[in-house]
Amino acid sequence: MNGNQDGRTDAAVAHLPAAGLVGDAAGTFGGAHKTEDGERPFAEPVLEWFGLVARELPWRRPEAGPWAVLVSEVMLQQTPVNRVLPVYEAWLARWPDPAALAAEPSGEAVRMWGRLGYPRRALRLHQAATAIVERHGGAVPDNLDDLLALPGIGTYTARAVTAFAFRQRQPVIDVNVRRLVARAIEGRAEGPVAVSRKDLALVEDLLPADAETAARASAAFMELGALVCVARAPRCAGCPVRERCAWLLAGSPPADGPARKPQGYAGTDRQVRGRLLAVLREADGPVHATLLDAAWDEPIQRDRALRGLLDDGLAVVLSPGVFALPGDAQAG
DNA sequence: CATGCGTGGGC
DNA sequence: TGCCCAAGCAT
Repeated sequence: MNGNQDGRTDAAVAHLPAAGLVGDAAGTFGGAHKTEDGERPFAEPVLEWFGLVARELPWRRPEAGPWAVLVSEVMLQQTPVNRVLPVYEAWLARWPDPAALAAEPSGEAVRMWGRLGYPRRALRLHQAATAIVERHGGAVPDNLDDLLALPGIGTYTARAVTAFAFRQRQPVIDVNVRRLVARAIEGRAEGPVAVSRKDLALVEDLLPADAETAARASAAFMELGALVCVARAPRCAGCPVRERCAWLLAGSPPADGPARKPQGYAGTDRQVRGRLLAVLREADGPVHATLLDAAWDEPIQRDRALRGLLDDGLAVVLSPGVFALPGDAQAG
């Protein structure tokens, strides 16, 4: 219950002309999403919708502490929810706090990471756990600056932890929120690539004043972007703010800017690195170079990829021609 | 600011 | 079938 659903009529919010929100000048948005008595006519319908359809995700449970939230946020960087779920559960079962993870070799984190992708995230999460033990007595810090100082934690993740773990009123902008705001508020098909200070101010203006409700609203915005205001084919019919969506009211104009650069994967060093690391991950201990050779035909690219893994600390050389995940040395 | 960095599912 | 996309970060 977030209060004041009663008595809030459509007329009470309809006086906000969506067209008036399609602006450019700084300050156009200031206060535009707050009525005189402090209500947030954008957040409220989204919160109501969230209460009805929100997915039950383990990191949203009350018993999920800051460490669990941090782990989930790092895993969710560029990786879909469904693939994260099983690894998240296994990870926290084995390492229920930062100290438990920090006590093991980083290679174990890389192995547990499995096929989530971008395995350097596992390495950085291990480094973050170590730093949390050393600098913060094993407790995940509750402020932006300390979080940002941890490896693998950037503006999104730091804000997500303060909001979702510590229930602070902080704007949280991920790709979903960026797209939602670009459409609903700015009337454009997609937002700019980088998060600007103005974006933060705009999103903060959408947040209810109460910290707990604001944290919930941040989750609700992300959920709306993930489930309804999706990139490809948005399901506007089920959107709680469709009546005031600037983009919809403008006739859903297509993206104006240049098309995004194609991602490309087949045949790249990334793919080769993935192949090689999969071999190391699935082995119990050190592996001989011949096993890695079998993972990719082209030797120049294979060597370059392997060197990259070594440089990044994702793999180590035990002896000439013998490789392993960091920490697998003792096992062999 | 552009680029590199994994992986797999959906359309 | 390819192509697009997914709760970003570091350099």
